Amino acid sequence: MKAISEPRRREILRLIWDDELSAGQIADRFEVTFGAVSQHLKVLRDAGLVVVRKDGTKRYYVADRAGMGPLAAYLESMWLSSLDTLAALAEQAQRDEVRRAAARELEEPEP
Amino acid sequence: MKAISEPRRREILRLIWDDELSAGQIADRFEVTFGAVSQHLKVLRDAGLVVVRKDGTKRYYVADRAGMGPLAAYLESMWLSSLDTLAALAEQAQRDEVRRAAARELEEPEP
DNA sequence: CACTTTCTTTAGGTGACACTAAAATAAGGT
DNA sequence: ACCTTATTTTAGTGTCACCTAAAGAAAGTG
Repeated sequence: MKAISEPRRREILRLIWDDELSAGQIADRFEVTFGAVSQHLKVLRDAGLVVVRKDGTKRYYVADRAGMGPLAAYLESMWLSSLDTLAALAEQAQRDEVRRAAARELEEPEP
Repeated sequence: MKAISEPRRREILRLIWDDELSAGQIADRFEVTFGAVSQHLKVLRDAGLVVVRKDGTKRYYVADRAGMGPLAAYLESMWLSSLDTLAALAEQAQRDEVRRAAARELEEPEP
């Protein structure tokens, strides 16, 4: 849980959600040092959220969906009695947002 | 999201998930100062995750499920393409845990 | 073997943040 | 008005973790 509380690590995870990338390719996408990204990858590794494939000097990372099972279980148990509720909340929030946007459109003059 | 990354705030939220409690009652459940809890409550308030009801000098807090809609939407968009996937992951993790527990039962002698 | 590439690790700086203690605010009772 | 209760807010402190920079490992190439 601590592993995913860091925004940068969530970005990294999303980046390697579908396709694997080498550590260098991941680091290139960010404006921080290679070492910093490597540290984040270590955290994700220790948390079991990514899997690594060695190929020569390169290490290819990809998100480990199976490893996220415990995390999902945690989110479910800690947060909501049912994930259906969560989905409903998400949908309602989206509807509310659309409604608020429409209201703003009517009230405010052109900026 | 930052609001719920703090373990203590998650505990507080769970505490007032179903029933409302006064700030004092909440603080009594923890070993930290009243002020510290009050600060956490402020964060939760600013994040729109709780609602407050004033009664005399007391303030009763309860989790605001509607206010968690945006959070749910965020989790959904950032994390998984579908919450069904998350539910499936949670279930599989639970099955795996049961299986591992059974394996340990067979392998290890009595402690 | 030297050299390069790729990545990890270590040491140190800095900022964020949870906590304590104490002062300030708010509401009620006497 | 004063005092008590309940809570918030402020000021200060310590810890933790992200970051940079540099050094250290691991694997391939000439």
